Amino acid sequence: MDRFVSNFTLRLDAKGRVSIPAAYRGVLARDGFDGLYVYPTLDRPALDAGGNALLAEIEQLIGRFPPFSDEREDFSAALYGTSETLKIDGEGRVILSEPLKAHAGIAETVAFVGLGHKFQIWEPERFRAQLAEATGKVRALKKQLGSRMAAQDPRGARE
Amino acid sequence: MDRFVSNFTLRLDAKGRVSIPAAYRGVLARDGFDGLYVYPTLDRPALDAGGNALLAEIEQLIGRFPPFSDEREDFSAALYGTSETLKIDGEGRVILSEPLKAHAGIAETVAFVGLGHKFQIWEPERFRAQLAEATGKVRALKKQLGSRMAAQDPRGARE
DNA sequence: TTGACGACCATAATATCCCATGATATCCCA
DNA sequence: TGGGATATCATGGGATATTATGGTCGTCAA
Repeated sequence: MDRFVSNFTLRLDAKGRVSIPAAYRGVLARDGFDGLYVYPTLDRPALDAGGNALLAEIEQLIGRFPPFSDEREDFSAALYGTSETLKIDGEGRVILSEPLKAHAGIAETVAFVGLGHKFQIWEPERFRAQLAEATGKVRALKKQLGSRMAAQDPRGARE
Repeated sequence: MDRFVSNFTLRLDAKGRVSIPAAYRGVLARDGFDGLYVYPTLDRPALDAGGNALLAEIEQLIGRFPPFSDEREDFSAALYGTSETLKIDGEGRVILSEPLKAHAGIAETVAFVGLGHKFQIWEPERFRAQLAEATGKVRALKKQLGSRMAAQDPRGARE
């Protein structure tokens, strides 16, 4: 598997260390990035994290805007400027900086959530709420999508 | 046969392991996916499972939305974030995680139900009920359509 | 000198591997 | 076509490897 899936809830120890789930460590190792690239998620109380795949995506997004444009500067500041590259210790753990923890409201435990090419780090309770909301939206959208596709291609309605 | 068909009811052992029906294992092997990709069915108390064919479908759904868009994050969280890739042991068994079992209400036994490119995992009793309801709907629909549909393609009533 | 941080070691819980067994299905040959 | 031999399958259990997590001991900087 070459992408981040599933979700895991882990605890920080007394020194503020958290294990990166073993499944994610495998993906990061294959990705070839040394460390963990992390920055506060835009408009959400969470953190985006990943390796080269995530960096490439960010680069592509920023590259869409002309040099020196306001948008480009803003995105660069948000995605590059606030990011950190965390070291991963011998046991596969990282230490989240205070600003990162503050942005996500993280205290004792964190939820790791796979989103394919990257993953997010949430305060577990907030994630539960967010997931419920997202699931609702997806259900609605899927229903709508299904009926639309059904007209074009009956097989699309099979779920 | 390159798709999942028929249904099987199997038991979990003391360690929570279930054998994947041999017929499905063959399909998965041909599909080339290492492990079993599983996630809670969106609008039913069941689990969707499969290999690359299923993953491709999900990827396509998520790929419709641009990176960093809210829709994409929601879909990713709801689909990738709640999915798991279960390891298949030497005897063709998997262990369903607690969240997965909880969503489907699974305890001692599970029903595997082939749906073509993927299959579902149900608590047997719930599946029976669901199937009865679905059968009723199909019958009604068929009746309504009259002999037209039956004459064209009798297989359309299956599933 | 104290306090933060990094490298290294320890351990309990859990997943994974490997071998065993009874039941059922499949094959093969008289 | 029958019926015994053989293979396959679902299931069980013990041994081993991973994982998450906790702690210790230097080291470097303020």
